[in-house]
Amino acid sequence: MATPQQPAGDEGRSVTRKIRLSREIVLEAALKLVDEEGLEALTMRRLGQALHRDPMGLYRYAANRAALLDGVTELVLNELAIFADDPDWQGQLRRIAHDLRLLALRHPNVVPLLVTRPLSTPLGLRPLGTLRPLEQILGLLIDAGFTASDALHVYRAYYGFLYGHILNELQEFIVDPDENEALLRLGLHRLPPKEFPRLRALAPALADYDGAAELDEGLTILLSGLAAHLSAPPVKKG
Amino acid sequence: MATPQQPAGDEGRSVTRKIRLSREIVLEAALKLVDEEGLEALTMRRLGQALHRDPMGLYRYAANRAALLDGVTELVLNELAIFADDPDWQGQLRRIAHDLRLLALRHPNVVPLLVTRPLSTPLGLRPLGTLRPLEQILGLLIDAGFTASDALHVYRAYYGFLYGHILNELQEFIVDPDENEALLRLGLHRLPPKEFPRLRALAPALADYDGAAELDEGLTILLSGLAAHLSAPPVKKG
DNA sequence: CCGGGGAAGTCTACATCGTAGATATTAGGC
DNA sequence: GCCTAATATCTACGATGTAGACTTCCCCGG
Repeated sequence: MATPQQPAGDEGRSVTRKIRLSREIVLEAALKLVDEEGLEALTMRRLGQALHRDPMGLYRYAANRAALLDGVTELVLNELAIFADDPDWQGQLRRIAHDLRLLALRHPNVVPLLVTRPLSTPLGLRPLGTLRPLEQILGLLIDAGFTASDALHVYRAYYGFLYGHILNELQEFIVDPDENEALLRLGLHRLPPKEFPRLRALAPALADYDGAAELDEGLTILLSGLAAHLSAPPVKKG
Repeated sequence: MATPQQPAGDEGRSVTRKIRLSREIVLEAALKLVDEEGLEALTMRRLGQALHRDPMGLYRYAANRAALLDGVTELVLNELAIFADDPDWQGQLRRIAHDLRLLALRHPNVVPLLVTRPLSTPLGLRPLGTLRPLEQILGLLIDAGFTASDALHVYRAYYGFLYGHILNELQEFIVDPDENEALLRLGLHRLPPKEFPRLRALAPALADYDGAAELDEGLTILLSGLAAHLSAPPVKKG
């Protein structure tokens, strides 16, 4: 018989033989769990159950729950491709921004991690995968002609704006897609009209938010402004 | 004897008579706990202990822990003053930005809440205190001559940038203030030099981050860009 | 072929958490 | 003074992260 022993130990523990785990398999299962059921569903026991393993065994692949969370953020950020040798730095930053935006929309439950984990880990102790974008963007900017310290300024303004936009866009989510009145779609009817007249009046505008366009406009302003304020070439040769 | 009965029930429970609690007192104690010991220290039992009350009694003032967290963010945001009738909208937005930045620096442990709670609560269900800045800034912009929908665009770009900046600044924190070599102050010596040459080289620039200046430069670019792209008066009459 | 040793896996147990529900205590109206 | 309703307290339950002991497996030198 194929798929040999598996004596109905269904709870994750007391199962005899399985394929070998690896850090990546564990992290991918963790990401899946977060995507499907939210951050708070990612517990050691639930993850063990999803992998048909004893929860304690997971500590081989992540020292503790915090490390597991770090691993998930790293896994997600690894999906972000950066071409540091692109001579068109503005175009490249634009593309990265849209990629990261889509990544965030694909994994909305991970965004709190992306934003929150770095607040409790000093730069030097972060998972390397989360620092690589920083290093590569610095390279991109320096190669494009920026001073090292100007590159850092540009990076800060750019990444700050990008994360801010993503947070903004994700928090304006629709509460009731079946409803067709804008006020109700956003749940705004609960706000006292005297105190929130403009917010309520803006319901239609809020309800059709074109995130990509809004991001792009902001980037245009920011990037051209940065290029002007600092000493940078507009677009280099091909 | 003053301070009458208090028969050494030190654990927070079994204490006889105290001044009456109120939502504000509870929230202020919660904020204190978060400021002093971090978010994870804010548990019902610890808070009850801090107030010398039975933990269960707190459910009179917050329906559950999530509501307590919402209350804390509301309390912090209430410290932010907005003068919606200022005709100099750019100046006002600048001031608000710096105020919020300082507020975040004063309560760094609350920032994850500021940024994270709205992701799990639709607009209409948020604590009113967290929506008031939005309403007021919309008012400021509309009074300054912006279309309602342009005002929303400006608000989004502005607030996104602002939150992004705050996140950025807070995550570049110093790990070892006693050390005087920049690399070590930030813990960057652990990074593999081959893979992170520019990041390591930028250690000195990273170590002296002038957050206020950086925020201000970004705002200058963003606000003037927004004023130009949309149809807005540069600065209105006094 | 054996058997010993280290790694991988399992299990039990503990402190802590949020909170439902029962119980005790208080305060105010008649 | 007593009944009632609000308020306060207690107990208990099902989770959680993770330390530490125990068991099982695999491989490698003899």
